[in-house]
Amino acid sequence: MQELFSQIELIYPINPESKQTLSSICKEVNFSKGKNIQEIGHTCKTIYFVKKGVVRIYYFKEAIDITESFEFENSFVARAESLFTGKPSRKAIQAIEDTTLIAIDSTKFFQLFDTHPDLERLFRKIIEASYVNTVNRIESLQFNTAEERYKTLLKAAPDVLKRIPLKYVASYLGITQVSLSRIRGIK
Amino acid sequence: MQELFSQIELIYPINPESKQTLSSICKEVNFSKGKNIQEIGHTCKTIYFVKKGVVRIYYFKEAIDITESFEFENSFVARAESLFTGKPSRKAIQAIEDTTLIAIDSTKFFQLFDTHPDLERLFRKIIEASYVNTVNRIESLQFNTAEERYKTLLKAAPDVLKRIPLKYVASYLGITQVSLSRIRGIK
DNA sequence: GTGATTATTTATCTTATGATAAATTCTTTG
DNA sequence: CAAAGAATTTATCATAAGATAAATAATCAC
Repeated sequence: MQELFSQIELIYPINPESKQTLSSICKEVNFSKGKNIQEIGHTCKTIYFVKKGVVRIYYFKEAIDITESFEFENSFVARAESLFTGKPSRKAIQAIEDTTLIAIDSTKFFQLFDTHPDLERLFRKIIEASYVNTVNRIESLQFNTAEERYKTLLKAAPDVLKRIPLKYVASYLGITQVSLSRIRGIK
Repeated sequence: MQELFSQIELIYPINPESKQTLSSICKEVNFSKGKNIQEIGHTCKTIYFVKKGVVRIYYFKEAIDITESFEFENSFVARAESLFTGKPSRKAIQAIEDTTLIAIDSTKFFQLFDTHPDLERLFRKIIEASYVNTVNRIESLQFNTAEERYKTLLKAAPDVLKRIPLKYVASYLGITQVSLSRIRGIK
């Protein structure tokens, strides 16, 4: 749990009693490379923290596998469109490497907010940061060319290109694998 | 203020004292069509509620005006990437019609969270909903064709196409005005 | 209401990216 | 470590959308 609490400390420090209580609704889980952590059609009731490894959220459009996002060590992952609406998700979460996660029961977590305002504050800040990320991503998808998006990613997150198969990176960037390969080929 | 409180009631009802306190940090402001409500380079310190009219958030990419989003009556607007990071925004907010807004001082609002947990809860829910919207928009920009995006918008938000000049709609969809016109032309 | 400005459409040509297929290279597993 | 399978690249062709320019339509200001 140490990794989780270190990360929380950076976002919004919570008091010892809240840490204790939070611990009680967490459990560590392992998934080997390639395995789904949460399936399509399942309603999201868990917030994960990536302790070790990488995961992706993906879905299918007309039988094509599309990666919505990646999350590396020290990040939180959940399928927002399901977690916040209570509807089944059309997306899955998959381990890209052998991955260790801390699973937080979202129902219990949200209930704690009534008695632990610092946990609600913490969560709000996590969501705010995620929201800023997605807004920036919309900007990049709106009018940047595929090549610009690739180069920006290469610069901002070289880890992605080292640890993630290119076929997943391609759909994340909104292009086909063949196009990405062509773009990489140019110098 | 009635419109604001009706909308809040739908999201997360707050107690009368919180309403009173919230009122004290709000003020109504008017902008005529075409006027900027907040300028590029300004650090966002205000959350707006649209009482009447429509606004858009926009920015420039290589001298091209790009619309990031629209907000109609009963919605909240702020430039998240500035509000949550404290950095100056590269974006502006503009009134597309003559618009009446309720301006909420974000610094004061965030301070209230320490004493009014129901206001923090309300705000969290507003952000969660906005986050879900942006995640869905990423999905549409990732692999839908321009024509699919146009038709989806036409179905989901016909108001946008009735009240917003097409040049703004085009960049919102991630295409040029000429392309949008062509797509509309096909039947 | 008329001229000026702005928005939208239409036309033509160009280009980035998609689709498909095949050739490599890399990875896994028995 | 060899064979099988998966990932990546390369090649060719097709197409959706960009760029530019010009025509038309709508809106605004006096």
